[in-house]
Amino acid sequence: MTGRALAGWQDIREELLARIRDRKWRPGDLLPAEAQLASEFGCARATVNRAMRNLADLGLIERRRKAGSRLLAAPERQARFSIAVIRKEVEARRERYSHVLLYRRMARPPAHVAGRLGLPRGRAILHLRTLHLASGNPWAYEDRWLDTRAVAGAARADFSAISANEWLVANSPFTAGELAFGAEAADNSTAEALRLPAGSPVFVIDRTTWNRAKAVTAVRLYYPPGYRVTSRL
Amino acid sequence: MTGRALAGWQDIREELLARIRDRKWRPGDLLPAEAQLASEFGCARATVNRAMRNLADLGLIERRRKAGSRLLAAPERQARFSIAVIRKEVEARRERYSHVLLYRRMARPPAHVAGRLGLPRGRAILHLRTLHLASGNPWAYEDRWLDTRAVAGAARADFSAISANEWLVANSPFTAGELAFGAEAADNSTAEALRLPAGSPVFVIDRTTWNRAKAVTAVRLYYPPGYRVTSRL
DNA sequence: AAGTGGTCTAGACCACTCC
DNA sequence: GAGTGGTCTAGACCACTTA
Repeated sequence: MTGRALAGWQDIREELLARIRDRKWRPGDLLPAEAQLASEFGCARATVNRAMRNLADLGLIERRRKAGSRLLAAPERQARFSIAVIRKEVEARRERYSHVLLYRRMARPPAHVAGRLGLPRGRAILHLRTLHLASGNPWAYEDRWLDTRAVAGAARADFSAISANEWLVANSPFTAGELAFGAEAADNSTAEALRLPAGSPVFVIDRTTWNRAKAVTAVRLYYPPGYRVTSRL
Repeated sequence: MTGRALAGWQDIREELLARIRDRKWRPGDLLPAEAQLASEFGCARATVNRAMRNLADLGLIERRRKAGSRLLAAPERQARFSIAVIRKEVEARRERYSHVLLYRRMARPPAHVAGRLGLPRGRAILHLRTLHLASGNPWAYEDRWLDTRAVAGAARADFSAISANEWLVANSPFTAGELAFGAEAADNSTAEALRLPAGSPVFVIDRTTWNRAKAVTAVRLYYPPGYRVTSRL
């Protein structure tokens, strides 16, 4: 006996994972059909389906009608990062959060921002610069472009009381977004805001979001050296 | 009429998403129970369940028995990154991949590596340094520690023919992993390998993997400025 | 043509948790 | 105690793909 009986879909999944780990099925192999596994495990096909669908969601197997379920050769494990409100990120480290709105003006965004947002040439939108602090020390420097016509209430919001980061999370649902990480040398204004020597390496997060077809905001966050984004696989 | 009838669980999900976007339900609100929505949509409860479970997976709602389903105030959208084989990453850019094994020796890892891998003090494991190239230009510099006792065949593998990165993906299933991104100034050996001025900002990826309780490998990848990791939200 | 996964249904029982 | 979501079942039909 293998221990307790296979009761739910999660038990089925564990059994399948065990067979993969133990090389009973090898990369490229075709797994048995749902119906066959269901009869082997003594459960309904829907239960096996739930377990195998989960394996497919995890990227371990590929499923196609008629062709069956195949164990992938190079299981691309995916890392998941939750994109949090900066205030919470700071408070999670047991530090006191504050922020300062350094700049707020309508302006025409540079071409690469206008292009990313899909704005017509020459449209002026809201440009914000914010410094986020942890216990009074610079935590992140934020450079944001925001189309106030795409979010109700954004033109009247007081971003010195609530950071644009947090206001948008609460008030602007979005349907799509892009996120990118990179490393750069700090330019003069970034270095000054973060109180770093000019040219220091900074961690950069670029984020753009849309609501249906309308671009909402494009933001760039600069973090000082030592900052890390972490995740479990 | 709202258009075509709601047929499958994905249509149900779209309808629910529309109501969220249109502020019919607001953050913090309690959504109707599955049974009520099922009767409204004229489908089985399981179909509504599938749609709402998906919303919960996306982090939009929180579901609790008896308490019901609540629209979250700050929907934490998650970004997913697939962790690819470096060769494929390069080839996806239509460049020619190659790699050079610069260093291969048994050695005692520094304390922070030994600690992360959970190794006893003084254990020597395999230390590898590899340069990955795209069309002959430095693409990434890899510094890896590998416990050959944790992976069958690793001691005999020829990592100058197949990179350790790729060999491990194919030959070493893992049950858990940690991933971290950061930015640093390149030290002398990294700058030299990547042909950068010393002190250039480099993008750093740290990855550690375990198979059951055994640590397999800890690797650090350095990428030159301009490299970006991107994802859809 | 036939096999496989994708999904829906109607009903059922249970676990959890709020009242 | 009662309402809610979590899950299983048995059966069914369909979509897709390969043979």
